[in-house]
Amino acid sequence: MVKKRAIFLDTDYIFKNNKTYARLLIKGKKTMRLLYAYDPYFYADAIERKEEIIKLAISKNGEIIKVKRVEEVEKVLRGKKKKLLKIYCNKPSDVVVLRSVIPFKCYEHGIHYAKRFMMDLNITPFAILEYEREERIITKFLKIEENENEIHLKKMAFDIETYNPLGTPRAIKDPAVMISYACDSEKGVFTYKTNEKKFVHLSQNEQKMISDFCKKIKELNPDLIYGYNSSNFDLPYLKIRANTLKTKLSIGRDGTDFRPIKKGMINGAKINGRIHLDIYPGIRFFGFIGLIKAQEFTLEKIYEEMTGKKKKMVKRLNIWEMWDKNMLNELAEYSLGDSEVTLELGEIILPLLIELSKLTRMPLFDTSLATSGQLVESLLMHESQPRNEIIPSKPGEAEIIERQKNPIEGAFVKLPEPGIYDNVAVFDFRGLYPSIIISYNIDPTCIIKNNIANDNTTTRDIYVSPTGAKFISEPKGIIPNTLECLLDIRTRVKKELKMVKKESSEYKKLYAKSHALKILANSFYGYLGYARSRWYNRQCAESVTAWGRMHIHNAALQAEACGFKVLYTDTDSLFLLLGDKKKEHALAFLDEINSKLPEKMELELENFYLRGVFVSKKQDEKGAKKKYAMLSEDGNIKIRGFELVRRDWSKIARNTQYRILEIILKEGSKEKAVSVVKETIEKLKNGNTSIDDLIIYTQLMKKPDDYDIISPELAAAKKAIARGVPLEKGSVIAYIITKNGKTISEKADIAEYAKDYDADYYINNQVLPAVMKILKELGYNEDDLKNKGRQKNLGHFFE
DNA sequence: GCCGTAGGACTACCA
DNA sequence: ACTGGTAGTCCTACGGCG
Repeated sequence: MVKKRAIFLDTDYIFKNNKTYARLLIKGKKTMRLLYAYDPYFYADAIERKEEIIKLAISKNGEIIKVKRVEEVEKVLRGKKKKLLKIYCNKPSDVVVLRSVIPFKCYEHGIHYAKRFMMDLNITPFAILEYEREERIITKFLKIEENENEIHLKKMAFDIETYNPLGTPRAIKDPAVMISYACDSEKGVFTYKTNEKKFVHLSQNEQKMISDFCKKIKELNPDLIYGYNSSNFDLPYLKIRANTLKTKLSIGRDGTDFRPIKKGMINGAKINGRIHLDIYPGIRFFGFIGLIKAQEFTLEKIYEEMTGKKKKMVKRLNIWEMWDKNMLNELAEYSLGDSEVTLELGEIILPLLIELSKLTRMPLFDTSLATSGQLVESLLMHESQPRNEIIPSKPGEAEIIERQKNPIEGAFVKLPEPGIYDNVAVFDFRGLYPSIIISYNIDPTCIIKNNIANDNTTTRDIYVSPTGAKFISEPKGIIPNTLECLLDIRTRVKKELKMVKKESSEYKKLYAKSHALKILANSFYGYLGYARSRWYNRQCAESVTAWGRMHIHNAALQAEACGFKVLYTDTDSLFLLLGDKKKEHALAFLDEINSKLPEKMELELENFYLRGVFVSKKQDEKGAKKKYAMLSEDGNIKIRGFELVRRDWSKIARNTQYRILEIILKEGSKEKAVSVVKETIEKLKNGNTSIDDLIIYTQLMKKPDDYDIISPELAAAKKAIARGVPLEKGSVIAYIITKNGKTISEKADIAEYAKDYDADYYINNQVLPAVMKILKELGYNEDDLKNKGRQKNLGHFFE
């Protein structure tokens, strides 16, 4: 028996010798998998029926399923203490079966075994474990502690190229032609046609290429394998090729291939004994929460967006041609580039994923596939343990539908008056919803019903929300409490961040941690109102937004009382016209308002702006909400909502709109603005506009066949699909409106195939709509623009 | 059958 | 598959007209 130390990476379970074992992936001197015997269990409100339940045995598919043992325990159920029966089972799948035959209220039956194990032993991803073991079995944990040190993992990225004469490669017929890999110590490409590049390993044939690649993985023995959409493409493709060629895709530490994992809508692939990190779902997640903004989610575009560097491009459709025409050196270089870029991107997002993983207590592999709802849920489930609270169950489908039918009233947006304004001060509430949740102890267990709190204390300190819901101030609920912890840690991390050098790895880690904390904190409100949430609560979610509306409203009233004109407000931000007042007055107003706010809430100065533009809506004269452009004192322009920030508008329209806004904000010259528009229209008419400037990007949010109506992007996508391009749900369609066809949809075709463009469309439906409303604010009066009928006529205005 | 329009399907944005 | 609030485009069904 020896005492050992190792870093915990991941866990699943196996059932053998009639026992359930947690199977831990750990990294000590070597990376390996060890077992630890741990019984699955659930709770039932059946303390009086203990004797019956202990004898429970049912037959399923010829197998007798029994209760292993029971225990009486005291837990906290919805804020109240409660005695429950803890029912241990032989294997995880027994939990579901036994629970379904017990005619009493059951709890915590829908929790994955691995999660259960990690929660109960308080094991955090990357924790340092100290244990004793016999053979492969851990007999005792001596110490489990969180790991604040840097984590050293052996990493590798890979990518494959396939032969695709028809566009979409068909795994059964079309061979893989190259497999590239990159790690910090070496990189290379496997292929089977003569190649002069030094980094190329020449295999005899495709089958050998696959097995040579597997050998390389075994030799490098990485802990972590990066891919880009590898769960959906590279790995399944290689597996089919391997099957077809009668070889094995042996990439796991145990020589197996991978297991497809479905986590909600997201697909993953689990490789035994390693962490397979497909960075594509992570990139989509960051796109979704607004962390990165990209026109398309291709490896090339994302690389450019995230590093500012260009990647060497080869058109996907030409790979087979390069192979046939023996342009093999170029192809190998391109292939290697993909792996190198994947490695680089992986290294950029890994620190954030690691911090999210440590905070939410979810293994890295799961974290890479998680939605924000799952992140918050994992954290709250873990936090339930030290509080001894029963974890609420997930809602059933009927309940989910009921919740979705009944949306919660959200934030308030003030109608702005269109115009051009000078000297604007913008304020916003720092973390409005999190600070409200903490300040008013908003939590399902803290609601007071009929003036009686959950723990039967009389109601002394209570917070009454604008909806009428009441919350007791003490004790703190799990949601406000956890949130407060996150924000406190973030404050500390931000302090530490100032003490370390910007280039250091410590800085990178702290920065990622602060970022992870922010992402998590901002997801709590959404989780409260999320229909599939375990902690969903209508009253809580409604109260958060109601208090939000109240606070922004009060701030606006106070600003007016101080003599400012309120230009605009949206959710948590406040735009004030300084008028004849000075900056100091605005700052004095800020101090005054903050002195009256609850401790955790704070209004902050976002910035002072020299000038701002608000425009009217297209359909009527009212101001457009969520659409403005502001010029700050340092010359930066902040733009929200305008077509120019939307990828579903062409670059020509977006650039023209930007130039007009810039002219208004910086110079105010009406003539110059008009000349810019004229120039653009002229160029379009003469056919001098580059095709790149005409691309419109739109994502398909549904499967191509699931649509009710045919939109331009769908029409373009269908044309491309017919040509064999693999476009599906989630694909971003890059299309152009050509001259070919009657309706706009008929004219739409994906950019790569478009031979010409419809100048009229780009003038009348892109450039003019984008600039007209702004020009109106530059002094073109209503009559110039009105009564001229359809937009077609507006074009003449510029002739 | 053609034309014009209201309503709705749809996406991407803001916070 | 975290929330709601919002603008805007384009499609489609529908009604009027002849």
